[in-house]
Amino acid sequence: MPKTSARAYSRYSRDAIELLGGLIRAARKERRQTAQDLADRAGVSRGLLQRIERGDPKCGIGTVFEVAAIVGIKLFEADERLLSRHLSQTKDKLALLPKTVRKKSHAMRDDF
Amino acid sequence: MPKTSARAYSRYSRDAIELLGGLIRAARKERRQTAQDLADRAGVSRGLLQRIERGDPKCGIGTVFEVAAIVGIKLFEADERLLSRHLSQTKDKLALLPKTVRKKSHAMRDDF
DNA sequence: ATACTATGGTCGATATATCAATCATATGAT
DNA sequence: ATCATATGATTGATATATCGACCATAGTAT
Repeated sequence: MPKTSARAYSRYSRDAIELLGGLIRAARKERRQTAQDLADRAGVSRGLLQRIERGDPKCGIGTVFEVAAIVGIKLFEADERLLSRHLSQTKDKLALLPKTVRKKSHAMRDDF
Repeated sequence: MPKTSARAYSRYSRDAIELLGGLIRAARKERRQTAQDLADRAGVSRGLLQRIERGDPKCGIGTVFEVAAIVGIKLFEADERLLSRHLSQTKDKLALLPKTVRKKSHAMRDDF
């Protein structure tokens, strides 16, 4: 073992991810859907789905969102059209903000 | 190059992730915070932060949530206490559902 | 105009996620 | 009680994410 680093996560992030995983598992079971079946639909291995449902932070956000969407858990908006609109609005807003930012931001409160 | 697979993501997932990234970038700039600074706080490299803000699906969900939380974007709940409660509720609910599920779930509509 | 710096991209190296296969156990149906 | 299978966990192999350093460009302040 050449090196061991082990990223750290805030309490909030861990809880949020674990919650999302739990919601996925609950939704899957309510649908009476097999882990293998859901994994196949999402195009991931059953082992990875297990980690996602357990709330492992080291999973691709793409795979997690994909699985979540399949069992009906949509973040942000329930309607995709709304999402698309929100998306372009964000882009517009971003276009207004300064291209680059000038401020080293010393000692800000993160408060979470 | 021994093999090239390239995961596929649904339109919804891609949009949702891209939106989240955009929100992060907007929030960071509103705070007049440097990409380097935010990356340092989150304990990730500046390059990774760039990919997160661009909405790259292949980023650890842990790192994404961490960055998002730092700039004030909390999913699910604004209050951590609520989140914790929701978390335990989900666990309880899960305890009620059958441990294993019986149903191969043939040809369900994913509709998203 | 000049200097400074934030950003975007690339590259090689390394850590790690993900897969496929497998085994053991527990659960649900008969 | 028996059988079939869903789940949890592990392992070795491979693909890929992530890092650190770097270069180029563009934005900002002076």
